[in-house]
Amino acid sequence: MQDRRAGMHLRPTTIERIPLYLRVSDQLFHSGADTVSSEQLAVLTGYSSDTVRRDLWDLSIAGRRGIGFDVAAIRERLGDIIGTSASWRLAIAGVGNLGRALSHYSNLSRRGLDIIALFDVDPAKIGTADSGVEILPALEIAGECKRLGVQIGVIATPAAAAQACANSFVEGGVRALLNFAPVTLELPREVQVRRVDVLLELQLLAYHLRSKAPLGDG
Amino acid sequence: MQDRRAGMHLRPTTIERIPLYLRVSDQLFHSGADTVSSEQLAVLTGYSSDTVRRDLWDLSIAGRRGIGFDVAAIRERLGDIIGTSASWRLAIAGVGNLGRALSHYSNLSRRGLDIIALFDVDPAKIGTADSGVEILPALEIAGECKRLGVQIGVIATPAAAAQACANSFVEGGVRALLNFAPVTLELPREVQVRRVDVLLELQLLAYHLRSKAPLGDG
DNA sequence: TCCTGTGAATGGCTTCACAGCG
DNA sequence: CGCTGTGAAGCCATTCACAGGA
Repeated sequence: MQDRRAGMHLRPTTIERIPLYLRVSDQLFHSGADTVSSEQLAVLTGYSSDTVRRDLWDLSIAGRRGIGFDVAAIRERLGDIIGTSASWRLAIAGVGNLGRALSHYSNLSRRGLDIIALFDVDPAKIGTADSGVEILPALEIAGECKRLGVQIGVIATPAAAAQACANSFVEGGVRALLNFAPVTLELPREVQVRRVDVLLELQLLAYHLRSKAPLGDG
Repeated sequence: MQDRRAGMHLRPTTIERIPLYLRVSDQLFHSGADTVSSEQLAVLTGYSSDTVRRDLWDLSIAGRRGIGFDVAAIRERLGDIIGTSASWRLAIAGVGNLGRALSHYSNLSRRGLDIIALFDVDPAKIGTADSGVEILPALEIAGECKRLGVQIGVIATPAAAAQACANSFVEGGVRALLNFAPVTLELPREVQVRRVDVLLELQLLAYHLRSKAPLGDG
């Protein structure tokens, strides 16, 4: 048996799957389920039941043979790991349609993700508020992030402004960025970046359509 | 040497990287570069130069020793593979802030991704137009997609409506979906689905912040 | 010397397969 | 029996390392 204590090693692939496990076990919990089998979790997540069992084992979540896993136990353990009870301070740069969509996304605060600052370059927007959060000048990103203790920065600007925003966030002490702009950001290694790139996703779908459709089935 | 002809086998991981290779070689092309080394591509994409060389080889893109790869050749080959010269017909379900952000995203049409239909359930929106595309009733998704030959469906609805929309798209002959709703869709295996899930991404960032910050550096 | 081309080695994730227990 | 727990096998992607041509 491997080390299953707090400082244990988790495989990167397992880590990537944790948030989805958490979501589905939340849904199961709210639908009143007490236990769940690895096979059910496999269906709900799209992973294989082998992978689910291996992951939960690595996450120190024990099941009961013949029964399954305890839904509440999964929820609690994964919530601890992700830190849903903690509150994370987010800022969004760029209050276009995308930035607005994010700032209105009520699921965020329910998950301990609080948007506490919005930034834009447009003088007409600066000073107004969106979802109760005032829009500040983009030039003040670094200073305001430092002052407010922003932990996660969201880049929802046009591509041309993304790198500058990212730099300002980093200067302001932000060490995690979610980047919606279609550019590869160059950042210090200690800064976490995740990319959400719609164009890339659509091109991949197009590729698969084109390569599979002529074959009949896949 | 392996088979490098049209029907060749590409590794899934290579396929996932193609759109980004295409983007950076486009940028290089427009900045006037004639050739590019695998090391430069590595910096621009975030992959290793070994991986870049292996990928381009697998994609039948030859370089010249001591010089590098021909930017125009990469562009042309990858454009052929992705099908950028072809025109793809997209429809978006859900004209909230997110749907609007997508419909205004001018990069799409430049890449051969044309939004030809918008759907919503809100009677106040139906009949109006956004970015020159009329908003149709969500109930008509299947029929209109069939009529218009929609190839890629984008789900930008609230979570509760996502599965029904997906079903309608599939009924309308759409075989590729981009899902922004925080739910796992259950669909026939021949339908391609890609998920864009902001909540999952943010939770992963939070996890990494929490697990790395206390350690000092990573 | 520079950078590609490419077998071989490495490392890790997933799947197999089945033992083990309620 | 049902479903977990888990070594071992198999597979696949990446990295190493260096030969080879401009």
